[in-house]
Amino acid sequence: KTPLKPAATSPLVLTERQSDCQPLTTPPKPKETPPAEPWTPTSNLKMLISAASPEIRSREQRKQLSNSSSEVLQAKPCLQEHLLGDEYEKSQPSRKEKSLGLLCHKFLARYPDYPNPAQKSYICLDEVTEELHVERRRIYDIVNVLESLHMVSRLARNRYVWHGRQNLPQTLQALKKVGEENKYIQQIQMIKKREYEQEFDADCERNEEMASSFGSSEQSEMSFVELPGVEFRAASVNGRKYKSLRVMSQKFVMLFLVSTPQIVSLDVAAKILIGEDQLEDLDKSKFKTKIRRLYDIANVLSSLKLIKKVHVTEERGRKPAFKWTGPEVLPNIQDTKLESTSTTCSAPISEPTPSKEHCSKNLFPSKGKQNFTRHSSLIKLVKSIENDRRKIQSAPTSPVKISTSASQSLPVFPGTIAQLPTTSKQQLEGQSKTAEEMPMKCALSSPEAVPKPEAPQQPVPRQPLGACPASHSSLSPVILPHPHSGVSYAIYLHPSQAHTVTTYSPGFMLQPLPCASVTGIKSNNLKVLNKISTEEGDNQITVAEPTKSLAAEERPEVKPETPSQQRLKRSQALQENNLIKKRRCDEESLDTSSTFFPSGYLIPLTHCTHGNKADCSNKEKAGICSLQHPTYSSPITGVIPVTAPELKTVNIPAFHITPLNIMLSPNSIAAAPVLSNSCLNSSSTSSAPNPSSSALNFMLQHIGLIPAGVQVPANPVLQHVPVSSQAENISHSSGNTNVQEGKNPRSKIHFFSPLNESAFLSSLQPSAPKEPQEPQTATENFFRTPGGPNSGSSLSSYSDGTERISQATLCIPQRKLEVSED
DNA sequence: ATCTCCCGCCATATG
DNA sequence: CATATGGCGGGAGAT
Repeated sequence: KTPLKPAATSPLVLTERQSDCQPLTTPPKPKETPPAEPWTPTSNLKMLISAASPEIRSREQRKQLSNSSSEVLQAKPCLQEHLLGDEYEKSQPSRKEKSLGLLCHKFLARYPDYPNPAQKSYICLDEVTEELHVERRRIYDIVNVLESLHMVSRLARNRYVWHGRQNLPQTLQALKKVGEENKYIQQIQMIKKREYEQEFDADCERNEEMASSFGSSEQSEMSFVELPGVEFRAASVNGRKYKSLRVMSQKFVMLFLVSTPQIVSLDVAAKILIGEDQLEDLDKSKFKTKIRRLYDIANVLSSLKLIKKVHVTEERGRKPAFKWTGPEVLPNIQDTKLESTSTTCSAPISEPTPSKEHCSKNLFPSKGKQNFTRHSSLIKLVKSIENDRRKIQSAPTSPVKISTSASQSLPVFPGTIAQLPTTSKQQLEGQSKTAEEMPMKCALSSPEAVPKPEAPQQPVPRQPLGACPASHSSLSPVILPHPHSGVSYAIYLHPSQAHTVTTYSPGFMLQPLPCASVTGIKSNNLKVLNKISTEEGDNQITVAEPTKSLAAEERPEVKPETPSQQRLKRSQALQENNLIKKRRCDEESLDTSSTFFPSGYLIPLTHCTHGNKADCSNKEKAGICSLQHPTYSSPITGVIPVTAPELKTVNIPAFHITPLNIMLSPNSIAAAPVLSNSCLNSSSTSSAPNPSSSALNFMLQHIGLIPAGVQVPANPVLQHVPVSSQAENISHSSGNTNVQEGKNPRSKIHFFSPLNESAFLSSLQPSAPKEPQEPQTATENFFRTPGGPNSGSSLSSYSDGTERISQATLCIPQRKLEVSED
């Protein structure tokens, strides 16, 4: 079955090997003979051959080798002296020699990192498989991840174009952006939190609460991020298809790009990638599979030197993780107009839109029919919304773009005009099951591209629709201008989401969209301090994450506690209050130049799946909904981004919301409080039609008035959700980076990583027993940077090998991490 | 025993 | 229909 032409190749290989290796006299006899195995001759052959190939051993790092030399290809100790022994048939081709990582090295060695743009280099899979002596299947693994990074793109069967690292910067940037939008940080926190809880509670409780929990499917699941200029889809070829490995790869990378210590443990990544996972269904097998895939991806990323393996040790023990070693990604770029290549995913539209960002496409696994249906409904929804606000344009079948120019009503941003995202959609089917629906998003960046109707600022070229492929018509795009960055994003939501809105939106409030996981979370919390030790090679880095609990008072002060102490506290905390919030401020957020805007697309989602719905609705009425699952929501994002000076007040025209104070200012981050009543009231009173409510939420979130994931009910009933910022205690301890020593005398550095948590959410909880505790203070604390001097910078890094992290923005609970490299 | 992850069956997509 | 792709998970080597 396997089409191989080993026979012909083998000789070549041998020669190759000899030449490389050195004057070897011993001919590798291993060829086919030794293996007693009954396997197919070809396979054996291949194996042997591969083993023989020169570079193979090079890779074997044993530790030191690995990182040091960039290409070690030549260094191969031809250790095969023992070939003679021959009987050790297989000894040679040890499993490692056949590793994907090694194979990938070989693959990469064939092409230049930065090929001449002028001339494309093509990759023929047949050749590659032949030359590298591998099964085709393996090449696909490699190519798929390379594709996810836009290092290659597929042209046709068997043919790919090699781009090398040319696009890497843009790709990473785009991925980072999407990662931020997906709120991976929060998700990570959530997962960690959960784990933490489980550990301790072991027996106490747990379990069942989740029954009610929603399965929140949350995030946008399968979308592939594309780069505009790169790889247009050669017509037929690309279509859609499964791209799960590609998508996984991208998401995996996103995790690194958004997390602060750029270290991601495998299990956390797997959980997030599973997305739906939360169900607690100990879906072991699924998890295992995911892990396997992650290893595959990690192997190639490692070959690319984008990541390296490390171990993170927490109280439970150490677990495998990977650390980003690739280039730092700049938050955003103001790079101006790029070549306006249209990404056009396929759209017939001629408009050369300069979209430079990324475009995510959705792969719809499900059948087309549904899409259609949804599609239409979606459109309606969109239109209505659109009407509410300004309409820019929409085509019946095509995605509609909506952009609001805030200009009139939102005077807010001084230099720039703020635009608010206007639309949100959700999907019709509540029943959506699993992955079927995935929202698709397409982001367009390039300011120019932003269509702004009124925006006086710049004449906007026409709308970028062209950028999105017709195929995506089912999606409705939303364009969000990002004030600071100047980048606008178009987000396409999958119709399915739209539905939800329609149906449920009326009453809803806070929904944690991203809930990726959490189902039955209790509101307990954690006080957490986990420690993780990192040992990096020789160095160890520890990160301490301060934790914060609502009961601030209780907390003693600062100082790192021993784990045992921490636990005690934790238990106390639990009892006293269930809520502990952790909050994380995004580093960038503080940064004046902060780039992002909370992504809106997640917001509107409400995923109450079937059974859940009922619960949800009820709860909602109660106003509880959000409360129960505070954890899910991801607080932070919404708040962060805008720097104070820039914004003072915002009016949201459509809703008639009166001017609000924006809480963004770092110092005064009373976001939550602000939001709280006044905002709600005004909005509600003003009358927002349901459809609008979702839009409203969307807007607010984007604007930063409310945390992403939180929705403000249009419905007055819920209005009074008390929001108190309990940011209080946030940063107790923290702050300083210490260097400790771990087992290794080497240097350890402590840094804090934000655990972000749902401080906000918690604050929102209505029933929260606690009174708002001095919000002011709280807020201040929030933003206060413990690090003092350091604080300004977020995590800086690594050039010298040391990592310094300042928490600039964070006031977050921290954990200690220990990372060790192998 | 756990961590890695190779191998290749077999469902799908593509041509 | 023949292939090209690539999901997936068993199970074995590495530790």
